[in-house]
Amino acid sequence: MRIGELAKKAGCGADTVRYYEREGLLPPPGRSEGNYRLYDAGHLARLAFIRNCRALEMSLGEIRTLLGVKDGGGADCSGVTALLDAHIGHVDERIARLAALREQLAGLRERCCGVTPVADCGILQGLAEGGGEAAAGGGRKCLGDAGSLCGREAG
Amino acid sequence: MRIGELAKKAGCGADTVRYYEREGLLPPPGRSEGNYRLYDAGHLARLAFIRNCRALEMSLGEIRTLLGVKDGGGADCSGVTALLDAHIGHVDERIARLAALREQLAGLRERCCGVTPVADCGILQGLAEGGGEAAAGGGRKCLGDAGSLCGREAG
DNA sequence: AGACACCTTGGAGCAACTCCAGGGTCAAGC
DNA sequence: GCTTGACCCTGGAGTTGCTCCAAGGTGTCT
Ligand SMILES: [Zn+2]
Ligand SMILES: [Zn+2]
Ligand SMILES: [Zn+2]
Ligand SMILES: [Zn+2]
Repeated sequence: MRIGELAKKAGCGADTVRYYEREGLLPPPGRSEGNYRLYDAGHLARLAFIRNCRALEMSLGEIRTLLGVKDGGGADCSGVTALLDAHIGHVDERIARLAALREQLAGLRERCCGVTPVADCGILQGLAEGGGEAAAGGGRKCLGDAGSLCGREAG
Repeated sequence: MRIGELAKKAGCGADTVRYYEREGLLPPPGRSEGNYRLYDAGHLARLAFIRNCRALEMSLGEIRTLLGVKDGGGADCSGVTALLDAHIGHVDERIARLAALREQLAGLRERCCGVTPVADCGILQGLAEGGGEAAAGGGRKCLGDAGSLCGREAG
């Protein structure tokens, strides 16, 4: 099958498939006479694996590691469970951070009902002072960029 | 004060301050004879505001909107509460998605204890089939990119 | 005079795509 | 035979919010 059909079956775009090929996650397929990429069921299975991992928000680095084990990178699958445990840790960290954030935002939200002149808005004041309720000191360090789920470890 | 001191007081890097200036969130400050940027307390307050918003994971677009209201873009602060409510919605959506993900990952994790030959690993099988337990049909659509907190609306 | 810390600009790089321009391929229809 | 249209190719730019770098200028201390 050609790239469009493969992508449709996997639920992603053709650009994404080409991107995975460039990144080395999908092997370069054969080509037709007209230079079209031609895929088989093996390619589809591999792409579906990748998309399933992405749906679980694994990074491409983590997926690369899993594929490496799958392709014969170890006798047992201890690396798989280790990676999965680490990734669950990533998700847990992110949930914990967002839950704390949500608390702060709720506290901030209570500081105004939305009909105040801008100069008196308790929300804007809260944001000027330090966010929600965890604000106390003066020159405290801002929270870093704990935004991305998966750090730099599975390489 | 110069950019380094400002950045330190706000808990970010000098590059970040210059970036905010390029993005129009911070006004261009005065310059010294030697062409150094010179900031005052007003700049620091504005930068602290921005960093507090970022600590709550608002997007720069959302922050731009808030600053617009602050700079005199409305009679009352209803826009502020609306934006905050929307952002709380962003956080809630993300938390809900991650909680579901976490369930799926836990289900997947149970499928192997890590001492199996790679070919028999229940985790790898689960990832090939469809993720965790929400896998049933054949050619289902992959979950999209609900990764970023704040969509495209506050412009 | 030299060392050192700090500043300037412009540009590249990150993750994981997504979109586009400018062109090639192929089957169907007239 | 020729056009239409769907599909494909490559290479490059854009997204978000920074972060790092090179190459050079400034300011203070010794
Ligand atoms: Zn992870
Ligand atoms: Zn208000
Ligand atoms: Zn938001
Ligand atoms: Zn296993």
